[in-house]
Amino acid sequence: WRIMAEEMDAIGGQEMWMPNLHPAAIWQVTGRWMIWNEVLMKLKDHNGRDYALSATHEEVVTDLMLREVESYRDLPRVVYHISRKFRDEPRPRGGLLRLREFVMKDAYSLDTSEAALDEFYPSMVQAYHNIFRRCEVAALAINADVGAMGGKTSQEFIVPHPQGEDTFIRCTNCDYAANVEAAEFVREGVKPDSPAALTKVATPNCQTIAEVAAYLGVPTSQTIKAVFYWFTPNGKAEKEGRLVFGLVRGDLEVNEVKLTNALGGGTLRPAADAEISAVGAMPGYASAVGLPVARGLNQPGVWVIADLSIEAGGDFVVGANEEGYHFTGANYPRDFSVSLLADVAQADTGHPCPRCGGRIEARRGIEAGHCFKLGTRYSAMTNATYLDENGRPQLIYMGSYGIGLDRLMAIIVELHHDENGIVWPAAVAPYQLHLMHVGKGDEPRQVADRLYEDLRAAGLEVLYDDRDTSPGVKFKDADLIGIPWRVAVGARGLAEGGVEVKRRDRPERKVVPVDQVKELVNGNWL
RNA sequence: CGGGGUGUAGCGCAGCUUGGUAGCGCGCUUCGUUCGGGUCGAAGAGGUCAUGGGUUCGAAUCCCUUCACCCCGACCA
Repeated sequence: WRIMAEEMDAIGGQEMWMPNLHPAAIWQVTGRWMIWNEVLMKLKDHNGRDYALSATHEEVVTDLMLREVESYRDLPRVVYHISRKFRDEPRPRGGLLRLREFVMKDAYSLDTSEAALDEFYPSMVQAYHNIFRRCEVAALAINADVGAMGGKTSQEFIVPHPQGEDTFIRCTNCDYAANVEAAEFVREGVKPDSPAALTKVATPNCQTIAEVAAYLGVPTSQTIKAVFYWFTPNGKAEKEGRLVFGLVRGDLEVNEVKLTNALGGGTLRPAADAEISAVGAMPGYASAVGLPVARGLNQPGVWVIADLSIEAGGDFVVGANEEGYHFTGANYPRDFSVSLLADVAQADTGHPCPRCGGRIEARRGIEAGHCFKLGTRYSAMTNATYLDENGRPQLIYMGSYGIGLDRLMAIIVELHHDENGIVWPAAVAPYQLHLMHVGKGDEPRQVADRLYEDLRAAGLEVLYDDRDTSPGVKFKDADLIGIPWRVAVGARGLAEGGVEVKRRDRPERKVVPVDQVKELVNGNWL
């Protein structure tokens, strides 16, 4: 896609071809052969050696820098390509929005230091803004979770759309915006001046937060919700994992991605009742009160990860780990301890903005592109170094940047259409001009044939509908396809000394002389 | 992984409840007609009813198997 290439070249990008068939070894050294186990399309050759189809190309670039980058004189570098990616998505959907095989423009930057990467990174983000602007796609750059890419920070380019798969947060007052998986927010609530005593109360048949709160007549924000997961760290087998006891204030929800990040990365699945009981907690009436809580993630005991919200408020209602009973008046840290206090709750509409205190709102959007500041995530694992001015080896700093082309095309169509079909923005239209002849007689056909040759000779991209069918059919099809300019050659126009021209995005038509058609595309209309 | 749905002509669907050997719209072919916003008419072509098995005199239809595709959900105690 020309726009992509121009913007990448403008910031020093070098286009190159990268393989789509990857030996397992390059994925094993970065640890992602296991981490991306569910995502990689794996296959074997006739000798039984493992390969994966390209799901992304950090590994290829990492391998490349191991071989090619020797000294600081070889840096910085930016390489990019447009190629196919294969991912075993659990559920492809939305037409072109989520595919198992898709086309991506991905770029990778290599720098000598964190400072150098920090300096380069904004130019890539700017290039992405340029790309989306030129495609007439209103994309927002928001802070996002780095996910399975690893690294430090990332900017996600998201296009607000009701059918989007992602939820993001934006402040209604300032310009704060972030993916829900990265969004921070202020926990409202105050601790009581004189905390009540811990008291056990009967709460028959109250297994959910809503039931308990209603039964005791307190707001859900005065309860603490307990959730259980089985956590498997990256690179470990599931049986080597352990139970995670999550705590969040009753009016909030746990965000699993935040929780996974707080634990250092891995996978979560809901815990089975037997696994919960094994640590002494009672499903339905569980809390950290009275449990042998680990004092830290490397200490013995039960892992209890609590959201910051348990400090915003007090005299909470919590489970008593006994069927049919809860405690009231529970306060942290007086009545229970936790292994880790972290931001693991999901931000939602109405919460206060972390930056200005205004209200934030949750909205849906489609992820159109993503920039990752990877840092030394890959170079450290593979010991990819260069020699600095003093002859000492230093780790290479990496960044990775991607835009899905199929998805971008779907977004463009989603944003630029009317009841009759697509309305392509000129910069991304498959053709510049849609030519057709209409009506009876040989003359329109002959004029159109000639015009087609002229326009092509003038270097224009022309789609010529030379079918011998009725005008209505041709007009409908032209609207559906949505080429920016339509040129109809017919008896009516010829009688007025020209051909009829119409822009797809405007209702007016106009007859212009045949020899002026080629100037339309760049010229003024009306 | 759990739940639900759908597989019948190139495409979209009806028929299935109440078994009797398949139909509609669009598209396609031919002829005529029309000719600047999906013209009209006539005549045609085209289907192992996803698959395998069972019940029956007889199965698209009832029962079971397998496969494929689509949708929803995935545990907040």
